[in-house]
Amino acid sequence: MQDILFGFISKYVSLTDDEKNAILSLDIFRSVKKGTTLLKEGQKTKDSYFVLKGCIRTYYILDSEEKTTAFYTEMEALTPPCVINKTPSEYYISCIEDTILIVSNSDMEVEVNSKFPKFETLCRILSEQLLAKQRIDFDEFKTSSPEQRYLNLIQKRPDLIQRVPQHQLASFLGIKPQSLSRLRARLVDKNKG
Amino acid sequence: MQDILFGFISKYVSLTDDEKNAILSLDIFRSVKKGTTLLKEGQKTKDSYFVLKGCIRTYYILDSEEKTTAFYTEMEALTPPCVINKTPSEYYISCIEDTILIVSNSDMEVEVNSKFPKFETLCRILSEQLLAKQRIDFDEFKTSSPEQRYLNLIQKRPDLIQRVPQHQLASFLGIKPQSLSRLRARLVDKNKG
DNA sequence: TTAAATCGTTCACTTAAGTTAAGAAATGAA
DNA sequence: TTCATTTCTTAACTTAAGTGAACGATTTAA
Repeated sequence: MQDILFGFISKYVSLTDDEKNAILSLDIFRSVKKGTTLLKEGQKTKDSYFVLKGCIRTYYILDSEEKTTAFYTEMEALTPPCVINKTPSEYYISCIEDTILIVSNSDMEVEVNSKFPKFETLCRILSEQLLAKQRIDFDEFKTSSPEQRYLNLIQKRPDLIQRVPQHQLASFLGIKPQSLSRLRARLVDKNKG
Repeated sequence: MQDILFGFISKYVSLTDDEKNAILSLDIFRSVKKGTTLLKEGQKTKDSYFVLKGCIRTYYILDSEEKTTAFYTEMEALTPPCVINKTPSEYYISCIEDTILIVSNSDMEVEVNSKFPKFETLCRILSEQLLAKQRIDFDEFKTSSPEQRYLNLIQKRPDLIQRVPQHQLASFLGIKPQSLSRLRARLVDKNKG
């Protein structure tokens, strides 16, 4: 589990044993059962998540309807906006599968960053990369139709199609569950000719 | 002009005179005429932009159609994904108005960051905040209709409605120019009753 | 200043998503 | 296992966006 974490980090900065021990002393690993809600609307938190194994999703409840906006799987990190803005959360976070997480607290990060500048560099690089990646995702979403988005998802994150319920995929694609079902039927028709 | 920059920075970190001079010695201010293209598809660049005055936009050309995905106005920063990924740019950047920019180069940033850790902190905080803000924008886009997006834009960035051509706003909202025109007419009807 | 290009609107028509409802299939809990 | 809930699909109908075309209005460039 530690190997996964340090393997990931080593792609961005190289850590000394002291630095690795500093991280490990923080007791950050956590196992969570499928269905567990990690954060609710209205709650305040300082926790960020990094998924080692499993899948979590973020969703809003608007007009008493669930709107799923993101999934985080292996090697993906999530810092909820409410942590940055120091406001109550606007959304929910829950586990779609049994999941192993790294949970870090923003107070903890401030402390570690000031002690080990290398961590600050790591955080900066990760933020910059996530920002660029998310910008591209957003642009692709804006410039495509629901059908194109679905085909794009099959290409880029085929695992999600398998491990996530359709109705959650639908709002992730910006449409209703019935529309996704119809869209899929349409695609099957097209391929038959 | 410098006051605007340092006023902005002071919201996040406090700089010494030495640090301010280090920034100023870099010759980063640049005036650009309306219509100027700052970056083209296929080009490589290491430049990031911060808008002091004016407005720039990013757009793709897909099926020989312009798709505008973002506008950056006063006090907003843009680091193109191609700078982070070290790939040729997928999109164009151009000036909608006569614009005053700060242009920084990623090589320059690496150097400044290593000399002045405070800059690295600044970059980290700004990236984290932009990431959170963009996440919220993306979620709002996903969970609303074109009409809601337009009404939301009127609330949150009323200036854009004035200073940007409609057909560019349309693709920013994820629809065609004709649809935006029709949508606006529909809203006027609704308000008449 | 004039001609050309761009921009915004409108219209008729097509296509696809939203809505409401019903029923079958899969899942989960007692 | 069985019952209840959730999930997925299908269908008919409504609503709104996409498309192609036309026509002023505005802007731009020669």
